[in-house]
Amino acid sequence: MSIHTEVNVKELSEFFKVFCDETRLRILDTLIDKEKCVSDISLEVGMSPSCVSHQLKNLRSLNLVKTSKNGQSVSYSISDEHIKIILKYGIEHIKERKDNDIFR
Amino acid sequence: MSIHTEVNVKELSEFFKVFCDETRLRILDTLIDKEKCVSDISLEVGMSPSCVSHQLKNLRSLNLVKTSKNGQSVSYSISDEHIKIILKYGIEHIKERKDNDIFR
DNA sequence: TCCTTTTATGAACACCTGTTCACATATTCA
DNA sequence: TGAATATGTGAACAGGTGTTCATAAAAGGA
Repeated sequence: MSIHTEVNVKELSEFFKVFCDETRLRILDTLIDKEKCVSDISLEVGMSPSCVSHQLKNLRSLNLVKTSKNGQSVSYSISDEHIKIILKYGIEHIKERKDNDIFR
Repeated sequence: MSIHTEVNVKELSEFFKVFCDETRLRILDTLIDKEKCVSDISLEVGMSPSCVSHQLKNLRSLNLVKTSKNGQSVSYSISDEHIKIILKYGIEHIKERKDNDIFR
């Protein structure tokens, strides 16, 4: 496997950029179980609807979340399994690092 | 699965931050097959040894790469499989998105 | 229509980060 | 020891990014 033969490196860096912000991670976290609207997410992550909307725009632009209209509100959900797997392995990496730290 | 019950969200965002820079992705790319020293990496990615060294420090601080001394030079290699898997799924996500774009 | 609720967006500001430059450190060889 | 090669590091600058604020747009109810 080699990155540059598969996809554009800039494109890949922009994809991963989405995961490096705490607010976006918290938003993804609330969406892992079920779809939610902006105001619900806003309450859960404790940030303004405006801020959440900005970040959802980022997440949507890179296909991390998808939307569906529910009357007055808009529901957001995680778009595919890749996202959940990447989050899972990120979490595992950190957990293993902590386990190893015990023996240092 | 829920992020905040598993690990600290800030810690996770800092881990993913490493993947969102083109230079670091290129460095990881050159290290996927085999370990290399700073000057070799520097030539491959086309950046100064100083810049590469700075970024390797980032990668090392979050346990993405490990080092081993070879006389005068220092060899770097990818520390574990998590990193390769995360890269793999990132690449797949982008590839699938492109495939879907064809039908729009 | 008018008001309310929900979501989206542009501008501005503060903060963070990557690169460069200069220099320091370390190791090998003559 | 002295020179050369390899790597590490601190400071500073430029560029990018997230949040806030004000405001707009869209949809439903009275």
